[in-house]
This record gives sequence, structure tokens and C-alpha cells, in this order.
Amino acid sequence: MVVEAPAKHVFDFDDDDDDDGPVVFKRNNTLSSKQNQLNSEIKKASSQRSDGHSGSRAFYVQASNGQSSSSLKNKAFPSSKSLPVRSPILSPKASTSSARTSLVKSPVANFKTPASLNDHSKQALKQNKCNVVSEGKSPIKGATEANSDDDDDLQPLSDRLKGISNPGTKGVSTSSTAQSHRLVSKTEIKGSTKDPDDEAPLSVRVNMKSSAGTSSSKLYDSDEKKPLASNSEQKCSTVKGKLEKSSMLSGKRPLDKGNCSDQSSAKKPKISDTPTAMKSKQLTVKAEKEKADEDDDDDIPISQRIKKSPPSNSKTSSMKQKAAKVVSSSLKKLNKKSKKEFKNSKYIKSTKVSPSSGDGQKKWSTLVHNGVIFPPPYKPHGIKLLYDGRPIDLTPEQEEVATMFAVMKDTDYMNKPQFKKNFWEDWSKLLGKNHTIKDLDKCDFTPIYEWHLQEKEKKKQMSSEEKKALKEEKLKQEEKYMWAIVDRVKEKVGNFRVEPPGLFRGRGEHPKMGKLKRRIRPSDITINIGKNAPIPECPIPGESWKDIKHDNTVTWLAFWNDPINPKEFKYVFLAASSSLKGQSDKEKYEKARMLKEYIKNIRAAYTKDFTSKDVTKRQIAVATYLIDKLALRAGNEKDDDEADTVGCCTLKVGNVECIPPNKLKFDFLGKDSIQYVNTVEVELPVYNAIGQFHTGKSKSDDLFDKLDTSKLNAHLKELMPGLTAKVFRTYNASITLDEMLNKETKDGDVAEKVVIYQRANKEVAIICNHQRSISKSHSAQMSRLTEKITELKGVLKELKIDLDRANKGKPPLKDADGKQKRNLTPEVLEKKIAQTNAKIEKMERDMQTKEDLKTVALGTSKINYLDPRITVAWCKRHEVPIEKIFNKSLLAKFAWAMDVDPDFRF
DNA sequence: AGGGGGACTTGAAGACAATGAG
DNA sequence: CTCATTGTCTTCAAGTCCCCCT
Repeated sequence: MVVEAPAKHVFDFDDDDDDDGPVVFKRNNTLSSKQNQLNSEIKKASSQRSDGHSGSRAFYVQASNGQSSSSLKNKAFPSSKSLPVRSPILSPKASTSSARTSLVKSPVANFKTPASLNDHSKQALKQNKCNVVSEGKSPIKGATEANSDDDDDLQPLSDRLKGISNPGTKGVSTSSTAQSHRLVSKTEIKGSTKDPDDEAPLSVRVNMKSSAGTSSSKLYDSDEKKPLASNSEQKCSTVKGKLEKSSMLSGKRPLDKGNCSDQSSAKKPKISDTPTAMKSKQLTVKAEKEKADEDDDDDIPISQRIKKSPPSNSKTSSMKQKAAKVVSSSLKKLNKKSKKEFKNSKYIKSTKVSPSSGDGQKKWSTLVHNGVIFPPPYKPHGIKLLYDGRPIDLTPEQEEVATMFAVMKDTDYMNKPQFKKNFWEDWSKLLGKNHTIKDLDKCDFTPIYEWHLQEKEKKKQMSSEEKKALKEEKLKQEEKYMWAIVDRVKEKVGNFRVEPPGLFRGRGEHPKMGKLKRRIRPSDITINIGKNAPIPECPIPGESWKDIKHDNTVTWLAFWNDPINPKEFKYVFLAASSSLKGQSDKEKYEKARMLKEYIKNIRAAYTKDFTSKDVTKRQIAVATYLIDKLALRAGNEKDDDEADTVGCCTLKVGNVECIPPNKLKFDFLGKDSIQYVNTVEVELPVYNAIGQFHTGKSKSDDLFDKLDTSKLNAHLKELMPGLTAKVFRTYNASITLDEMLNKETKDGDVAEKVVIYQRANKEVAIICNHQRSISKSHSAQMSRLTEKITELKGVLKELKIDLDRANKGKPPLKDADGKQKRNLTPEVLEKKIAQTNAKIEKMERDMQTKEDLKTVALGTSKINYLDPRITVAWCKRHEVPIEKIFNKSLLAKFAWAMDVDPDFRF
């Protein structure tokens, strides 16, 4: 129990009282099993990349928000350290608030570098596992404040960011259309760029990396960074003196290490904390820990350190310092509080010694959270629908479902018979057999719809104070659900709200659209929580959870079965900014980077197999080629009760048309029923192979009849450890960004560089076929722009005439109203003409951009496919404030990437 | 080997908030 | 200052892939 600190039943993170509240410290990361696996796999494989360096450092990044402002001002990227991520600390509130629970989140917790292959890194990994120290309760109070504050913290940041806002799409200009782009780019990639790149460039890059990563240099860096990091971290890491560092590293880690290694041997992890064994360890740890804590407390030290820290880059150094200063000052305030709290820490967490470390599965040692929050019960409005023109009484349950339907009056679903049919099936069940309502078509839901519109309007009309009050009220209710404490670190929970009942809105032609998605009750929900943590109180009186688990091999906090498809689950996970998510994100990109080293051979291998005698081999080769070249998804099999969409392995004959001499036209519905249309030139053997796969089949037959995703992935795994189809998407997206940025970035101001970035981002979005629906007002906006341009052109014409006349010494013509215009000199007129021209050009560019991007969504690739380190490193190199590219959420999500070396290449 | 359960990532759309043009 | 536009955040559907069992 010690470990689980929170003793209380329900803990409120924010409460003051909680001295005992759980404390959270920064966490070192534990390696994940995956990582281990990966490492081992990698090892096997001869190739190695070292990059390990990077991440592994134990420090955290960031925190400081304060700096953002400075960063803005200055051009450059302050150092990673300063990047703003959330730092609870800063927030003013924190200081004021009495409460403290202590936790801060450091999104970034140290990650181990998963991928790092070299021994060095490995060791590090092991070490990581072990370390977390925990404290007992109150010690960390200061930190606690942070909790409540976190939110607050965010605010300031956001405010700062606001100024920046993003460049938006405006700047991007592209002449070519998306479609053409796509073709071109693809081909280019395949053909020219890629291959060549792979060879030379790669090796070069690799070398660089490895050197950097490995060892000493790296370490050094880390140190520098650390100070900053510490800010964010607060407690755990202390930044104070270098001593500390050393102590941490050498002292703690080693300790852990020992443990870890032991652990690895053990197979089944017991979870955590076994009291006895642990204790002894704890003691030792504890001592250390305390020291550390103390250090942490002082803020001052931090700031000092920061100052001291050697500037890494000449250019950026000054900036960094500024940023650091900002941060430090803000930190100071916070500190006071935190200091006192420390004293009591009673417990230490043991690193888990357990055996588990080796084992692949463990994701956490301690997990504390408050469960989930349910939507409020239905409030009947009493508005009657009309049946055959007559008002009908409904029970609240019937009315609730009727309202769900009524509210969707002006959506597209109303035009879909399947939707209505499914709705009617479920609703008529609720009405019962003998109900007056026997035909949906005779129902008029308008009164309910209008009531709904009125309610919406009322809400809109509320004064801003009322809205604010309402919001605060909601926040207050939800606050305790928003956070979890994972291995002593306070982390944000992603989706703690249980999904409310509603009508299922499947995408595309989903066979189940319109079905009633029933209300979820506590008895549907399974909670997963630390063994020693208090079980969350069931928020609905008289009911209880379905089950309680203590499974530390998974990351979910709760799940329930999807009411629409009971075979599937809905999970509650931590937010994207959590270190658990961050770590796996990083692993994902490391795997993709590994592919870079294998890609040449893989391409050679599949190229060879295009003409294999073995049909299966040939299909695998062609499928792999398509996945690589076109970034197609794998394409798992789907059930009949799902929308009919396909991916690579499930392509139908009719989806791919052969256009002589060597083009293929793809046309199919992919994920989310988004259409993929693309005509590509392919190598002749591929073209011929597709032709063969077509023969003897009808349009609806599988193109790759000998293939499915498990066979394909099994094959890919033989080529590179851990390789699966989706890695190609990540790889192609990130490598494209990296190459485009490095090729196209030129000197210029920040805005111009941002445009370059967006262009690259757009390229990736097109490759991945990330689409968005055209906004309703798009055409209106376009015509408005056209109008304006026409107007400007009129002005321009007039100016030219005037200029002409002025040159001849004549007075200008009258304007449209017949009034005499001022007599301007030719110079002035020329200037005006130039200005107008510039204006027109800009508008035309904006229009073009808007048109190009009307169906392209840039966000998805940024969130899921582009290695943030590429972006961060590029920003550092080109002195572009990272806030110009990443918004607040992205900064939090990518906290793990912020300390990347400016020379990082994907 | 393949079927299915399970866990986790990816994705577009909608709700909501912030900005900026007029 | 208001309204339209743009940007951000939330929601929840829909993918991928692993792993275990038979």
C-alpha cells in the first residue's frame, strides 16, 4: 500500500487536504515490453541505428511555458527546454491554491529510447525501468497545486500562442492541382528521389546519428538540457546542481539497473509492489529520493542552473537563456509551496523490481484514477410529435429516442433509407406492439425539432457570464475524472466521459446506421486500476461496476462493450499527452526510421518477386509495392455488418483498372468510406502482374486472392523485425516531410518558411489521402474572392489609364460617379499600380491555396504520421518558433520530441 | 493456419473558441 | 462591436495488428 499512496478513497487531485494525496513524480520510463522486443529484434537484425541517444535522456523536457512568449519574439526556437509544454507550475493559480496534490505531469517523461540499439542505450533502458521513486503522500505538495493548475497553466500558454496563431493555409500556394500533384509526387518519390536517397543519404545520416547518439556527446547534451527539463519536471528531477544529476544518473539508475536485470529474468510480473521485497529496496531508494526531492524544491537552483547551462548553439543560446529566465521566474513562485510539502514523503516506490521488467508486458506499476463520468439522465421535454397530424403522448424513454431522431432532421442521414429503417426497428420496439404509431412516414417530428432549435438558440443567447458559470460548473464536476496517477505521475485521461446514448452514425453506407446506441450504465463497465488503489466510487447510486481488474499489461482505465457491436469494446485511455502514449508514439517513429535502412533491400526483393512463379509471392510483392508506393492501408477483412470499404489486401478487381501501356487507375472506398482515386504509372512488371490477377475473375472478386493482412505482415516481419504494413505509411509520410523540408527551405522570413512547411505537410496529406469535406460556405467564399479580384482588376485598369494620361500631362478621367479624381503624379500612380498588383496576386494565391486545400486535411498527418522530431529539429535549424507549427495540444503530445538535436534527420 | 478476442492507433466530423474584417 | 471565418478540441467510428486458442 505504501506504494499506492493515495489512500483515500477518492482522491481529489486538487484538494488541499490531501496532504496525502498521491504524489507524483516524474517518471522514468519503464521500458515497455515492446521496446524490449524491438530491441532484441533489432539486435538480431544486424542493422542498427543508433539514435538512441536521443531520447533517452532522463530529463524531461519542458516545461516552461513562460518562454513561449520569448520565443515568439525571437525568432527562434528557444531550446527545447523552453518549449512550452504544459507546466503546471507556472500557473499562477497554483501558487495560490492551497491544494496540492502533487503531481505534475511531465508528459515527457523520460523515455527510453526504444530503438536505440547500441548497448549503451540498452542499458539505459534497463535502468529506466526501475526508477521511479515515489513518495508518499504529501511531500509533494507543491506539485499538487500543479494539478489543479494544470489547466490553468494551459491557459497562459494558449494566450501566448494566440498571438501567433497559425499561419494558416493562406500562405501556401500551389499551382498544381491536388490531383496532379499527387501523381507527380508519387512518381517522383518512387523513382528518383527515393531510391537514390536511400543509398547515399541514408548512410550518411545514419552515421551522423549514431555518432551523436552514442554516448558521450549525447550525454552531454542531455545535461545541458536537463536543467530546463527539470523545470518541468519539478519534483523528481532535481535540477539543482550538477551533483544531482550525477547522483541521479549514477546513483539511482545503477540501482535500478540491478533490479531491472533481475527482473527481466522473472517472468511473471507480479505487479508491483510486493511489500516485503520492496521495502528494503525502498529504503535505499528512499534515501536517495529524498535528496532528490529536496533539490527539487528549490526553484532557485533551477534558475541558476539554467543560466549556467552552456549555450549549445551560438545562435540560439541567447534565446534559450531568455526563455529560461522567464521560466525560472515563474517557477519561483511555485516553489515555495512545494518545498514544505516534501518533508513528509514517507514512501518510496520501489522500482519495481520485480521480475517483470524483462517481461514484456508491463505497462505500469501503480495506477490510480476515479473511473468515468456518466451523462446526465434524460430530461423529458414533453413536446409531442404529430402522427397523422395528431399529437402523440410518449413515455420519456420513447420520447428520448424520438428526440434523437428529430434532431437529425437536416442531416444527410434523413435521406438514407437504411438509417430510417434501423431507427424504426429499434424505436418501434420501444413503442411496443400495440402503439398508435405504426409507420415512421406518418410521424412528424417538426415540433420536437423546433424545440431543439429553440434550446440551441437559448444557449447561444446566454450572456458570457452565464456561459462561463456553466462551464465552470461542468469543470468542477469533471475535474476528478480528468486525471489519473500512473506510476506516481499525474497524467491526463483521454476520454473519461461515457458515451451518451444516441443513434449510431456510421460512415458511408453502414448497415447499422440509425440503430439505437443504448445508454451505458455502470454495470456495463469494467474498471482497470492498481491493486492497491481505491476502487472508484460508482457515480450512480445503487449501481455498481461490472468488474474490477488490476491488469498492468494494458493501458486502459475502463472499457465497456460497444452496444452497437457487442463484440467490440470502447476503452478509456490516457490522453495523447501522457508519457505512456508518448512513449509508444516514439517507438512507432523509431520503427519507421528503422525501415529506412531496410527499404532498399525490401524494394529490391519485391521488385524481384514481381515475376515470381509463385502466385502468392507475386501477390505479396505487388501488394507490398502498392503499400510502399501509394501508402495504402493494409486492408483487413471486414464483416458483412460493416461498411464495405477496402484496403490493399482487400482490393477488388473492379477497384483497379489497367490503362495501357502501364498505368493503373485506383478507385475504391477506404477507411471511413473516403474515396481514393488515383491514376499512377507503375513499373511494367507490376502492371502485368495486376493484369494476371484480374484474369478469370469478376469485378467483385478479390484482386489478391492468395493474400490477407496476416500473411502479408508475416512476410514483412521476415524482412525487418517488427515491420508491418502500416509502418510504410509512417515511413513515407515522415521521409517525405524530411526531404521536402530540407530541399526546399531557403533563407527567408518565418512566414515564408512556414509556407514551405505547409506545402510539405500538404504533400504528405495528399499521399495519405487525408481528406475533409468541403465546407458549406466554400463556394460562397470563393465567389466572394473572385468578385473582389475582379473589382481590384477594375481599379487597376483605371489606374493604368490615369497613368497613361498623366504621362501625357492630361488629367485623370472622372470616376464612376462622375466626380473629378485627384490629379496624381505618374510616380504615385505607378506605386499604386504596383500595390494593387501585389494585392491581386496575393488574393489569387490565397484562392488557389484555398481551392487546393478544400478537400485536403493537414491535421491528420501532423498528428499521426509526421515524426515530430523532424519538425522540431527543422524549427531549431531555421529559427522558426515551434508554436508556428504545433498548437498547444501538439506541443503537449510531442513533448517527448522537443529536445531533439537540431541536426536530427528522419 | 486461421478465427476471433482484445488493445491500441488513426480519422473525419462536429462542437466550440478565438480571430479578424468590416 | 458584430458576424463570418478559422483554428482547436472532442467525439466516437473505423482501422491495424497482436496473440491465444483450437
